[in-house]
Amino acid sequence: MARTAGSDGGRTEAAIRDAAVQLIARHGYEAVTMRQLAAEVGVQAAALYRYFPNKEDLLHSLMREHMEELATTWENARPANDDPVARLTSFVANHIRFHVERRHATHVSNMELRSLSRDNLTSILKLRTAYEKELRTILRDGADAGLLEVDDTGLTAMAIIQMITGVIVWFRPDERLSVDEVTATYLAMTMRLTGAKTNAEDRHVRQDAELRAR
Amino acid sequence: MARTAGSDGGRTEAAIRDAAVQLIARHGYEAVTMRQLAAEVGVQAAALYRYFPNKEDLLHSLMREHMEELATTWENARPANDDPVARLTSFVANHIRFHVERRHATHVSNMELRSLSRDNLTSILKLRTAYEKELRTILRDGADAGLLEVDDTGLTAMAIIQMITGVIVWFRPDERLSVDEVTATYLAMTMRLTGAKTNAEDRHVRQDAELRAR
DNA sequence: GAATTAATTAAACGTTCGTTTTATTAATTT
DNA sequence: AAATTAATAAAACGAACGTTTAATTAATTC
Repeated sequence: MARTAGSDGGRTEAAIRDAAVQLIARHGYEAVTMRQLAAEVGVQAAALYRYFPNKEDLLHSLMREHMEELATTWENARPANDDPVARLTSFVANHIRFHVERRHATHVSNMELRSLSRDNLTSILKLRTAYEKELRTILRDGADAGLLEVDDTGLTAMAIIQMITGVIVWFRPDERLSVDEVTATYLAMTMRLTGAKTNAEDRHVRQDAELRAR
Repeated sequence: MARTAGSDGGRTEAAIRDAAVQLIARHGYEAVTMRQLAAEVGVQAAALYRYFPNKEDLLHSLMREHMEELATTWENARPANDDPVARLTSFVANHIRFHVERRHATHVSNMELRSLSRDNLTSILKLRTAYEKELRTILRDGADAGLLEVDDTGLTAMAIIQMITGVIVWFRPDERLSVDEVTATYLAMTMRLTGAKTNAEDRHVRQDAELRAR
């Protein structure tokens, strides 16, 4: 046999990407074989090489797609106003939603970096660094404006990212909590962690100052 | 050739464990071959099978050792007094120190769980869950005593653990910050995140209350 | 110092891996 | 309807994998 009836390159490639993300997330890149992936797609292994030159390029392509989607999603979610606390809120909420909705792809992008060769690794890390810089900028702006208490911008950014990305480790939809509830709790923790002056607290701080001024 | 001069079972096993942790942390369990590991130790691949029945049992043994050391270290570091804030401080400081000192073993224990078969996985998760429960207990005790502000004990425990374990992702000794400096910053973030009433803040809160009472 | 045990090498086993080559059929274009 | 291009199957490649078996030497015990 050869070309099958109804076969379509676009659909096949999408099916390969989909199956690859699932399989690699579950078993790890090295453990997944091209034959296993092909079987999942319902095709012979050789057919995969029409879409990706080799196994590593497939992995790299999945990661690149994930990171570029993340950047795009954040660009669209970023609020127009430049209040640092509002931007921090948007960042955390967007980050959690994006990653929860892409648990498998996130696992792949975070855990399989070591399987990339130099150049492929560099290109992914570049995208990741650019994204992380967004958070550092928010934190610095907030600290400069006196709206956040941040000892060390870099450390705090890493701490927050680890914390909110970690949601995917334990979160399962259809269980006790919804994404919105989890996001609310994590937002509250982020705000306390950064000593954010919310409107309410702000009023409180001002009240205290007024009391003392008397 | 056969037995080599000066060979010693104890030393060889230790060398295997050491090399395995380094190699698996860097390349991943599936990517490391028994021949590669043997070469690193300076021995033939067959010699490894005198110490571990197979590749997976080697991995499981490394993880078990790591988790048991973690439990032991915490037992020794746990403060005698039962002030929740003091216990939280000890937990975070001990956790960061332990993991920073064992970056590679931590990577193995956290990232290679999917390579374990059912029974081996269960035994490791049991140890991990027991350890995490320590933190949940501290948080609940603190919340019950009114010393911590914790919305959700489970979520907060996971958030803190992700945050402080994440140190190993970016921390490198001999760079800008020492372990103690990093620990101090993370402790400050943890205390804010949990709304901990330290002595200083406690006094501050009492002062505010007094001011208002006038 | 002979017998035994511990530690290791060397070689081989069958299996599976990523990838390539070649042939074949479906769909599209002319 | 013939020619061309796209999508796949089938088979084969050498290399590498985890593991086993058998032989060999060092260290220890008797």
